Amino acid sequence: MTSDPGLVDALTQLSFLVQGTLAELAGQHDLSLIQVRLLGVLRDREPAMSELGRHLGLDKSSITGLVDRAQRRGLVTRNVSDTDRRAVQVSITGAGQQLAEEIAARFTERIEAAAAPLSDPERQVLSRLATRIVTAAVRTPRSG
Amino acid sequence: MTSDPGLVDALTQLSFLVQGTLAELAGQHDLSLIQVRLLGVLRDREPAMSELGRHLGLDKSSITGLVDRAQRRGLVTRNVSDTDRRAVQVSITGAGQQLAEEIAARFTERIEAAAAPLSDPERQVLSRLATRIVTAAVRTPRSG
DNA sequence: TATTGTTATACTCTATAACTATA
DNA sequence: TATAGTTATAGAGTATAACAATA
Repeated sequence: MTSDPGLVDALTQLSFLVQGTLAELAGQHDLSLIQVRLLGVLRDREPAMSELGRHLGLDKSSITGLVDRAQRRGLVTRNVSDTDRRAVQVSITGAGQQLAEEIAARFTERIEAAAAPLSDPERQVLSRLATRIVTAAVRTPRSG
Repeated sequence: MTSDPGLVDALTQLSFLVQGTLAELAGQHDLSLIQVRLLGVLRDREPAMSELGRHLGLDKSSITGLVDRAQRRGLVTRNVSDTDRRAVQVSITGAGQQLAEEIAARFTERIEAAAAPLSDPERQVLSRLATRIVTAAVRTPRSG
């Protein structure tokens, strides 16, 4: 069971590096991590508030506030659903899309720069090993 | 420069998996991520408030509140420094240590379980590649 | 004067509970 | 009745600015 005592440490530190980079870049545009995640979800979806809550793992009341603040900044819009007048569909605006793309581009640059010490084949191996862990985790969610 | 278009994605998803696991375990003990990090820093140090701020990347006023809440729960204590009567040294209590160890143990279990789909040599490779990225990043901090 | 820490204030983020409107 | 979303409220976490105590 106990493989390499350094693996957990290495993955933890790497996760802090990655998340810290994302938070820093978001902060440069006065955005929080959760606001960036919100924009990310909206890039290819137009979900109802309740769906947003499931995607982000937040209570519906939290989503109300989150969308309020994003809307106040012109990053998203609310629209009443055509088929269910209780439901509110959230869309990203052009400004929101632009901001999300800008942050994503800078983020990619930074992570690739961080991985630059590795050779090309090493990066490919890393990518594949990381993908296998993530894929397995998605297929086997922690039941608690 | 653009190596594998999937590397950034893979590392990002992995970082969310790792951080999400830590946040979930912390939450099971009504702790936030930053409170767990606070206890982690205090495991082998007895820093002043200002040093704590540097370790955690937070303003001194944020540290005051953070330590307030941890102290209220009996996880840390404040002591006036012997050599500088302005300075306040923060120590972890027995209860804090115990809680930190419990969470760290569960975290190690969960991350090792997540990495279990990889073979022993694969895990070792992953550990080494991740370590090289983190080490290089520490040696070459983003100047901004 | 400079540094250490706290306080006052404001804002984001989050949840629970109560509410409105719709289904 | 049940569901979708908002509002009211409370608390954690964060920063800026002003402050007190010490160096």
